Amino acid sequence: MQAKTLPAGNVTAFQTRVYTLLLQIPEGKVSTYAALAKALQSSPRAVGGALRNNPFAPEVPCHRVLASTGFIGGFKGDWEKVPSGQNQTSKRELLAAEGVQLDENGYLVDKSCWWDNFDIS
DNA sequence: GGTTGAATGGCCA
DNA sequence: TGGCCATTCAACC
Repeated sequence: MQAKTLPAGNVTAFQTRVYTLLLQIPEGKVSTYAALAKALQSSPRAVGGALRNNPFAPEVPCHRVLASTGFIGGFKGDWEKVPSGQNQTSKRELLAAEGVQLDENGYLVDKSCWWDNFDIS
């Protein structure tokens, strides 16, 4: 399936694959690094490494990717292990705007928003 | 049940 | 080439 295309940019094949999967996530749904890693048959660290350097900040819904524990994780290249970072607030607001409710601590409330139906052709 | 340690795969400089 | 990570899983107390 190649319905969506990525913007022009110099990235590795793995990164492109990760971004393509992210674009497959419908609005109001979220996914986890583990799910992406499983879909790509790689390690969650590799996904994080790819997103860490994501050249398409708003184009790629990196904010729809949470940790396996339901933790919001990081966003915009910044990772705050404590839910006190400004990035988390921004990310939480972004997800809330899409219909994803997050806890005050930055944890996903409705686990039914999980998305793991990736299609890698 | 909660916490700590170690393993993994790939990206950047 | 080396070092660094936006994680995850398992084991132990």
